[in-house]
Amino acid sequence: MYQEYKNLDLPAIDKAILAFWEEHDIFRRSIEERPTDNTFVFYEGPPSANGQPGIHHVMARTIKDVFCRYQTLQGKRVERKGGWDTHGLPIELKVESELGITKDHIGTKISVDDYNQACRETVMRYKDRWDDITRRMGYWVDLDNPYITYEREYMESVWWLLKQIYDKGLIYKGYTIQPYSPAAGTGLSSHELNMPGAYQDVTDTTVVAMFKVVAGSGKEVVSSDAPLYLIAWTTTPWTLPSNTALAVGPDIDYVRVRTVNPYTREPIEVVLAEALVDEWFGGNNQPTVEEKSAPFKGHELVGLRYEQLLPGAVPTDGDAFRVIPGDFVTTEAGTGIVHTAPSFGADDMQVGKANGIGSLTLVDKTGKFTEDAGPFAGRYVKNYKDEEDYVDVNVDIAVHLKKRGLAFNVAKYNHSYPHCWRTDKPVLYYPLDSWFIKASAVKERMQELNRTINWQPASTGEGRFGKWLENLQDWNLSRSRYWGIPLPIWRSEDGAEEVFIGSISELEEQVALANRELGLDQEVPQDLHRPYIDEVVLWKNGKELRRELDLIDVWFDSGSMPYAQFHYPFENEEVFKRSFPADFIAEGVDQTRGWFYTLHAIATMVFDSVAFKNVVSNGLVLDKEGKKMSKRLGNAVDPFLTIDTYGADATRWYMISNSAPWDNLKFDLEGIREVQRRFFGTLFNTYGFFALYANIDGYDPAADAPVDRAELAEIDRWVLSRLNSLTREVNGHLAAYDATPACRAIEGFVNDELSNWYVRQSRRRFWRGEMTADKRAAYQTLYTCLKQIAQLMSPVAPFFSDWLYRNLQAGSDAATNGSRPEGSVHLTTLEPADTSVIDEDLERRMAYAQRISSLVLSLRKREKLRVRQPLQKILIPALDEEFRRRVQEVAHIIQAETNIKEMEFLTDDGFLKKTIKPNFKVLGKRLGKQMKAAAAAIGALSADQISELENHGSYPLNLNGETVSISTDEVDIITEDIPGWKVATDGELTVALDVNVTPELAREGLARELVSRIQNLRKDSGLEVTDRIDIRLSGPEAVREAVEAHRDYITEETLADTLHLVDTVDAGDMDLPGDHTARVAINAVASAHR
RNA sequence: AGUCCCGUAGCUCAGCUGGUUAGAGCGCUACACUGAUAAUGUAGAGGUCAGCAGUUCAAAUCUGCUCGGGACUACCA
Repeated sequence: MYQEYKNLDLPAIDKAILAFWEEHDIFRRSIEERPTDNTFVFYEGPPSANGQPGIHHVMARTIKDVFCRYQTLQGKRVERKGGWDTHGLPIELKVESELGITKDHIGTKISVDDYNQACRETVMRYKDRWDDITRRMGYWVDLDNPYITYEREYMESVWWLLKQIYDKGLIYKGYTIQPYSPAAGTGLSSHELNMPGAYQDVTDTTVVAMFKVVAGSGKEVVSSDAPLYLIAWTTTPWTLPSNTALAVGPDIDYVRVRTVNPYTREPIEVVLAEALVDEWFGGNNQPTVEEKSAPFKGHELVGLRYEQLLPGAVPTDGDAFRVIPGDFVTTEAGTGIVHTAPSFGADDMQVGKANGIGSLTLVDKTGKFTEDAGPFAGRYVKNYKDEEDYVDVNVDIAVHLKKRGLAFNVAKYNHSYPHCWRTDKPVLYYPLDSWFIKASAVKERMQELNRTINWQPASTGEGRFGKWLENLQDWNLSRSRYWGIPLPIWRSEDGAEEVFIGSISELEEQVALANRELGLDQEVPQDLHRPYIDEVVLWKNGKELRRELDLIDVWFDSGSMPYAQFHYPFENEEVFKRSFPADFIAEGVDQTRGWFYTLHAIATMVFDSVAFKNVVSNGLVLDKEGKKMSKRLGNAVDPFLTIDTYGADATRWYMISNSAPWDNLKFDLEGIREVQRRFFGTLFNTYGFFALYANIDGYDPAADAPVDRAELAEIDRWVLSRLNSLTREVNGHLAAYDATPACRAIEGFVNDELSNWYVRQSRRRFWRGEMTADKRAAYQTLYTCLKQIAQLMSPVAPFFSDWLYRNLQAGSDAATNGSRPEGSVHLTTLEPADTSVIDEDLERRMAYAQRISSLVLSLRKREKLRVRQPLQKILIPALDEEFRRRVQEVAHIIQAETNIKEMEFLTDDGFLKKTIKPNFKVLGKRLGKQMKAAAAAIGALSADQISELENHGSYPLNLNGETVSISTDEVDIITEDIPGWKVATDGELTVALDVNVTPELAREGLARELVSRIQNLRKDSGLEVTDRIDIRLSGPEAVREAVEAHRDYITEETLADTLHLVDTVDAGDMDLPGDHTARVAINAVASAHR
């Protein structure tokens, strides 16, 4: 028996199927029943379980699941190891805030040991919730055997990878400028700077400082008889003492301006960008331009020397106080000359290094000027200590410069500046010691390898990722935190000796060595985290080595997963080899420079390989207004609630089908409801229809020999052709990692073709008569469609598809009685489309049938002729022989659908009124500029001229005095009107309807009407569709005539054993068309059954 | 600030290797159908294809700029 259901309850289906999967271990079997030598490799990007899963995770994981399931359906073995990202700042921050501590307290108020223990507990806090959503959304990933980044084995593999990179000479220690919070005494990550509220509007004292040119150091363009100054603007005057260079734009136009110093009135000349002269001259309280030189390019200034602004310490690591070129210089603000202090700006550092100018760092890590800072020594550059009487040193610097004639302008300026989220104090950009991976050295190779990766969408790979690789900076590995994988680097205090550890055994050897040499009794700690690892002292060449205290950037953790998930190379060499690189990964676009990058970088550096061949990056899930979801706004969608309410499949289907995954999704529950109703509802109905009649007929596909193809009805062959076309299309899309059009194609097939055309057309075949070949053909066809749809949709809708598949299976005795009650669609393989079944001519014919039927129905509607009223004929102009053949072959379908007796083709030329239109595509290519004139000329052709064109195959047009011949295939000739008939047109199709209702047709119409009413009576009386009845009917002459004329038809249709025309019937009046009234009563026949 | 994505009907989206009447579903209105019926059919209303400029015989489609939404990266005197 096929199970029949009252209502579609997707959440209930979820539960039932989930229980079934778990009971029969379907996930595991879907992997293990596939061969190990035909694999599809997928990497799971590890989520962090320290936060709750959100609806966007359902999105990302649906994409992953869809393609993994699809490949499984193709017969591939798709192993999917889950994973957890367990380290890093977000976790530390969370722990800190929960414990009410700051970084300073770690090691004082709380031991590092306890702190890390707290991190370890926090990180898996929501693991259960994650496991739960994973199960409920139907995401298949191995949760029992996940890789966990804090485990000893995982960490060892990370060390090994780093050592490989180190051995290639790609790891170095260096200075970089990083956001630094003096008040908190710690560097900040960009992540922290991007926290809400980090950027605040502040008013700073700004200075345009004057740098005196050393006479004779430059070219002619800057020779001057007055004192000559380069002027540069800064919003951070405290960096001025550390100035070592001025940057100019090589291609920017500069001028010399003769003027006076606004504070000392001394006559001077200053250099600045020509475009910015008006910014600094001629306004209120601004000096005036007395004379302006001809413009000259910035590169003319390069190499010019100037006097140190505030004499004092001089850099020892370069040739300072020169003008250098800088790409970043613009004329949008300031003077077009940029004050450069390499210690306090990333650009400055970079450009300073490139030009060898050296640096001064006259501020210490507490935010205080050093002793070398002359008059400002010892003062805080900002009020870091909340001193009541803090005097802004920046103001003092401005005053100091003014007095010395070195300030051109001093002003307040309002701008946004980053603040430490914890102390609320302005951030400093400060040079910090860090370990780097020299990623820039393998930039070209990474770009090369990237070009072999299939990105979906392509623009992310070429654009966002490609551009990132082009401008690749070295990778800063260091994090001065506690909860993460420690850098495996031990150094002597002077930095001369260094040991880099690549495995635990290596560390054991080194420890043994150190123990010998230093007389210690150390052991390699079981837990490789801080603080234990910090206690390990190594030895080399007579020196004690201590560990560099930094941790490894967590992104390195996740980028290591292809290897570390298997503890490669220490274990699982075989598994690793068949699992690298990945065929497929997927995450949000925000991972482009995160996980996608770290995977790529490590694979390139260590294995000279890509880490993944195909990657899908999805966009964000926004709320239905298009706003970002956030807890704060309260617009976040609860994934648990959503799935509970609408079912996982409707949610998944909605997400995938609604828009391309890389576009942002405006998540609207209404959309899920629509998917549920429109797609799942229709498919459910279609199954319900099948089950209803298949049960009545006891239809068992397994026991039924396939009906010969030649015996299939035209519509069967059509729907099978469409089914295979669909299969081909869906396969193409899913193989290309594009699920959205695949879903839409399936939807279209199910709704428009299977349900609204095939089933509607074929209904009678299911409910009438005995089990003929035709009826079997109908069952087989519908069964085949449903089963294949179950397979095609299974990657996106794993629950419903399995439900459908299993219900279909259950109707087969063979399945029920035995062999495989645990069959699942997810254990099947999808056969490729059978192209021999695809009949394009048939598909085209059926398209005509649908369009023509639609035209006839619209004519009926216009003429107010009910479909139940049979009409005699329709006329179709058919100038083209092929067209006529095609329509002829589907005439019976059109006639049945529209209740018309006959169809006639019109070929009589003289009778038809023709319209001609140019074929723009064809003609436009040939005529080009003359197209406009040609279109007008063609439109103006008379009926005779059109005939001439048709007869000769060509016709000469006069276009602006030039004669151009056009041929029949460069125009479309159609008939839009048949004089004297009711006509409807749709593109090139035209249909005319004979609206004359003869008495005979009227009788038949009445008979049909009666059948319909009696069917309703049956239904209202609660009869089974198979119950037989007796009918008693009274009515006027017209009704009696109709009944007599169509007695057999009526009794057959209504399953009536008897039909009595009587004088009176005890029933209500029944109004019939034509103002007739009848009375009808039905009684079920007690015993008879069929 | 740079890079990338998106902007088509009230809503969600197709169309975008240029071809003249810009489509679908939902929603709305009216009518019909009624042995799949919380389904279906037909018809209707609803669009400056974000804006401007350009290329072209022809632009929703190609190019540039502007505006709006979003993401990432960088923070700059």
